[in-house]
Amino acid sequence: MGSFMDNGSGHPHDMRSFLQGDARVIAPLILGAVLTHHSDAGPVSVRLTEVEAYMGPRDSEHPDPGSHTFGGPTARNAPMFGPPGFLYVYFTYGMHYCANIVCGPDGFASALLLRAGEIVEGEELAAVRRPASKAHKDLASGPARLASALGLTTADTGRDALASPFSLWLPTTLAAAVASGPRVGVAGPGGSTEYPWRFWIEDDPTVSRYKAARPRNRVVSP
DNA sequence: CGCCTGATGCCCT
DNA sequence: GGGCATCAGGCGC
Repeated sequence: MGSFMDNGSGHPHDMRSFLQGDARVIAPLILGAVLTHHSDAGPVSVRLTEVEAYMGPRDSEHPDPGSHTFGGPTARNAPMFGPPGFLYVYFTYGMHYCANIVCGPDGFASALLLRAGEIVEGEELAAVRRPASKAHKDLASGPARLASALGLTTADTGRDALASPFSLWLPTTLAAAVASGPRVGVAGPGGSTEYPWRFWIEDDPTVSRYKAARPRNRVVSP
């Protein structure tokens, strides 16, 4: 009964060990965890309801064609190759940030993309950061929405999610029903059913709606 | 509700 | 230069 980490209580040391495992195993266990960011404007906390696992690069034991690390280390993805518990935040589509928590042992590039959650603290501040959101459940119902609500940018990449101004608390009980399926928006084989590495709490209203990767090859008539 | 599109800049080949 | 681990708004049913 109760916590699946009996003596852990989310203490940073134990959390680091917990995150050192296989991201695909950690993913369903971390659902329900609460990530907090204390900014100058105040704290915002999100209860995680949806994550995606991303595994190692081409040469690793678990190659992942959908991962930013597939082509090997670069300046951008460097935090993914570091120790667990740190943030990997990237900028995409010219306007959005998305945040991951690095998993696996130091040197193995895996991470959990934080895809959705429920704001459980600092709702007012989250709403200021997300003016387009019209409903509580949509404040962090998507990876860029979640990063925005928490005030995360690339300035936070490589920072420790288990130390001030951040904190991460595991759920005291496992999520009742966890579903899994293909990852959202991942083109190519990495987005296929061969990689069912998206995990979410079933029937949670804050989970983002599934969208397959949209073909981006623009058809230009000659 | 579902489908479609434009926005907009960094990354990597 | 092509593509992107997205979002919001518009239109149609």
